[in-house]
Amino acid sequence: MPPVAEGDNRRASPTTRRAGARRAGAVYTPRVAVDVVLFAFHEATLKAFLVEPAGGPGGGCWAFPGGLMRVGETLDQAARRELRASTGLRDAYLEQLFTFGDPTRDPAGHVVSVVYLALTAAAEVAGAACAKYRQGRWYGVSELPRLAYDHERVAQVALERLRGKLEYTNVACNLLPDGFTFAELERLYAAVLGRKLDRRNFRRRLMASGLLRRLPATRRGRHRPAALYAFSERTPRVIALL
Amino acid sequence: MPPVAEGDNRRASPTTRRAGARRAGAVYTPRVAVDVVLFAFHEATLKAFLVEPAGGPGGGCWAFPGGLMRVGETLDQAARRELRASTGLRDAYLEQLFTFGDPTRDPAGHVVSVVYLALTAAAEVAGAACAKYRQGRWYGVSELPRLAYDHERVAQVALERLRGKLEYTNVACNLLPDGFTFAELERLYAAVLGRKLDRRNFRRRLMASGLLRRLPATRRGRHRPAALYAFSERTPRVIALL
DNA sequence: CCAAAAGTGTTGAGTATACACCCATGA
DNA sequence: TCATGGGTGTATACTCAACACTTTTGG
Repeated sequence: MPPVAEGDNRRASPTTRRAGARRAGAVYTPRVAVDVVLFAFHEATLKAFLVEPAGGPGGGCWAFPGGLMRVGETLDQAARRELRASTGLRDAYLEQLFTFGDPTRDPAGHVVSVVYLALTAAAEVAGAACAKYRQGRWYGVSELPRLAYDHERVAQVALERLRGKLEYTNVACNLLPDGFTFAELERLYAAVLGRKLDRRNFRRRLMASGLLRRLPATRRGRHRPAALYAFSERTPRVIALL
Repeated sequence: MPPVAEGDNRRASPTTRRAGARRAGAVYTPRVAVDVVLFAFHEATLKAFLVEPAGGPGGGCWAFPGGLMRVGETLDQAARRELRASTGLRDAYLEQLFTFGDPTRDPAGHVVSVVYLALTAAAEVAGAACAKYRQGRWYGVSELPRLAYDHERVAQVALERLRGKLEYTNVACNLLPDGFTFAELERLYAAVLGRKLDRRNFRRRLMASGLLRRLPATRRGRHRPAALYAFSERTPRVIALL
């Protein structure tokens, strides 16, 4: 396999990359956007936050919130900015998910989109009012409407990632507020993973993980009161759970 | 947490994103580059391919090959193009790794870099001659020189990903040519993971995985001949191995 | 007292790990 | 014949999955 000198090489070397900085905009490269897939667990269902782009040719389509990145900010900052602009949320778990760059994904031009996965325990707060879009609302992940751009695929990738991470990390702590019952935690896992879990085995393992802290209070309802728990820390941790 | 209308919103909505397409270059967004971290297993060592950017202010620093993305191509295409331009390799395993977007990562301007992980079994071929850079060569991953940009971090992330994937996928098939011995395969795993493996247990598990196909030939050396194997398929597969 | 959800242990099967000796060859 | 790396099996500890009844409360 002999080395091949391609016409390709002219503009793309690191040297050119740097020289090009002086004439920003003159270099013919796609633009960068950041999109955010925000999940919350609410009413025993995993929900995703969608916005309806104001008047865009999305034609009544929904999409995950996002927008162009700016020069001088980090990707994380851009994601946090977009999250806040579309939902009002100031804090949420954020993790880079994947970058989509197909030139046809946005019919109006080549935009590379760095997609973030976001989790919140405050579903009611988010999207109560949305300054940036015509409207924003929560959809159960199994009842998503038609999505614009390549966001069907984005949704799929985000869900896969969340499912994977539930089993071997403590991400779940970002989907529940302090003071949840074991039953709620189990319903969260069952809803996201799409399968039933054995109550006793589930409880044993999460207890053994040491991630949970028992609160003094109990939740009282129509039936036997349930002990309340909180995650003892919310720093991301890799740990086999299931 | 009341919704906050930020000055942020003006330019970043999907609407603006599309409208902006007509005046490409006028929108103030970082440029997009694709970098490729190519690994090979050679002489019982995991090696990475580095290039010395021609005359750039890298100042004798090495870096992973890469360059600006072009409008109209996919990320995968860009990665394949860069790989070929810097190493001559036409085919290699390629997987998107992570996107780095810190505005200070390239001192000459804000460039968002989508980094790909690449694997090849043809270490000798790659970089035999390199059209695009002053020079390109292999470095053992434990003896990397100082790297330009944020490529120290990039190297770290790439290695972590490779380590992780060795244990639960068949990626290793992309690092060995057909006709390897079990000892070679085990050395590959030991070198990448940085720990010794039990020969019998290792062999049992890989046999049980069904990923390997025994070749009729044997490798003859100074000692007892060793049976040769190949991976029965190279399509990516998720499977617990260790 | 009844309905509904909370809480609790054991057993059997399968899997993971640790470990040591013989084999085939070229020099 | 010897040095070198190739090749093989078993016993034990542990981990995982399946499984059902009692408790507590509100209505």
